[in-house]
Amino acid sequence: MSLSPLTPAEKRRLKVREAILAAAERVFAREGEAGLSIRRLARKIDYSPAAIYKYFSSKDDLVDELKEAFFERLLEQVYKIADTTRPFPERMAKCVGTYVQEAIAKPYHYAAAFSGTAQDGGFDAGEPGFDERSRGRAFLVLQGMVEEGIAAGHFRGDLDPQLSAKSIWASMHGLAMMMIHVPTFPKLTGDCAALDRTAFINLHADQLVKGLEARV
Amino acid sequence: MSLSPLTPAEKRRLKVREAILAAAERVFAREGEAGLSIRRLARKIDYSPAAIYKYFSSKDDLVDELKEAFFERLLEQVYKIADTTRPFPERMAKCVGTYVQEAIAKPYHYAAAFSGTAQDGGFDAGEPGFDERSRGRAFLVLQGMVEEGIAAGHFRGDLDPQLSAKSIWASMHGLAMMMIHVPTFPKLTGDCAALDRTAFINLHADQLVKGLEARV
DNA sequence: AAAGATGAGTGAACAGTGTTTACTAATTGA
DNA sequence: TCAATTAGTAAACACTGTTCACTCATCTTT
Repeated sequence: MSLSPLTPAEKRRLKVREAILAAAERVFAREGEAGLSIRRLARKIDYSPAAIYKYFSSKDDLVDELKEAFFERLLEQVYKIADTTRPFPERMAKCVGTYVQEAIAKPYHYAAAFSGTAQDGGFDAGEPGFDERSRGRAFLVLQGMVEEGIAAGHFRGDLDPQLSAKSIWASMHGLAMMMIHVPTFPKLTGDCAALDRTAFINLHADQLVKGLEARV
Repeated sequence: MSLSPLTPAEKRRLKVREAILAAAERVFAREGEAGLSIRRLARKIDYSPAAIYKYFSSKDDLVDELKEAFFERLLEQVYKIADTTRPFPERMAKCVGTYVQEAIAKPYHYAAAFSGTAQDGGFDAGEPGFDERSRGRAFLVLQGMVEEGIAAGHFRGDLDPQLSAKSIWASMHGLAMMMIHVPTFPKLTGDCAALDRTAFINLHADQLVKGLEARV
């Protein structure tokens, strides 16, 4: 034990850890989990594959850290918009739009953050686990906004904030996933072919907000 | 060349092919692509791993076939509802609900049908590729329903059917993906905790249809 | 300062993966 | 019957994540 919060040895250790994460982040962003192999990673940072296991208990563990960090960054961007003083409906639409933009900016990260299947390994363990925390927080921002919208009279009073927030969340998640996985989405044919991804995101976001609005 | 459409040899070959697909389907449904290995599959059907490559050019090729078949079955279910004589808005909501139900009934299939990333291998080849065909057809059902809704006066006349259909599709895709990947979705807390998955799907579907409705 | 404990880092192995190649054996068409 | 085709295979290639026994440097304690 030392008075300094970080001994030289600890600082060195942290540096190596960060080097691993940084290298992993670079290749993961470009090629996803498929392109990220422990051995390749080890070569890139001039360590043996076994060395990485002194810093991370498994590849999943390492990737989890990347996902967590990504989702944290995404959330930060959304928070920034949420704290704006813009008029409410526009502000909420912008939050939705930002969420989707951040998601498709790092497609592998976002998709990986929602991997793992319901029927997978038993989720008997009642504790939050994984990045369930991050996702939980993402949801709470949304629920908060719906509540604000209802209180301010923008949204219908008979709405259940929790239900509506989850429905909206599913819809924005869907747009993000669609754009990540379908290269040609939303490629429109015919007269209105000029609409690009950003425009479509805004349209979708507006539509979602409109769906909750009180019908004056 | 023979007069009979299928020579004995061809019939035998087809049988083996089907056996491979059937075995693959079984393990894929339970464990997904991760649990499906060529060697394990070969063991199950009493062939050597190399034999499988006489029937499928790669593992991806084999899995593509499973995805395609699944999506075809899903579409069939949706078509069945679409051809019903029920009143329009309810019919459309039921289509959406069925889509999501079928998706989450085979989570690995559905998620896999939407795998592959936009920034992946160049999609320079302009041809439909993959199961882009199936997905294209799924989308056309939806667009057709939106057009019907507009024509019948149920939906707002200023809607672009293509845009709206894509937006709706993204939203239903999102609910399916959410339920597939987040074990606890939509687990509601507090007073309305009794809402199960089916109920939430119906709610979401209703909401989507409502979002397009003409405001009387 | 010397000796012992801790822990960073490694080479080699285990058990698995998708895929290819050279080969045998069976079936088919002429 | 004989040649050509084709079903099927064993073995190898080049990978993968992970573990284990081991070395060697650093750090702590006597």
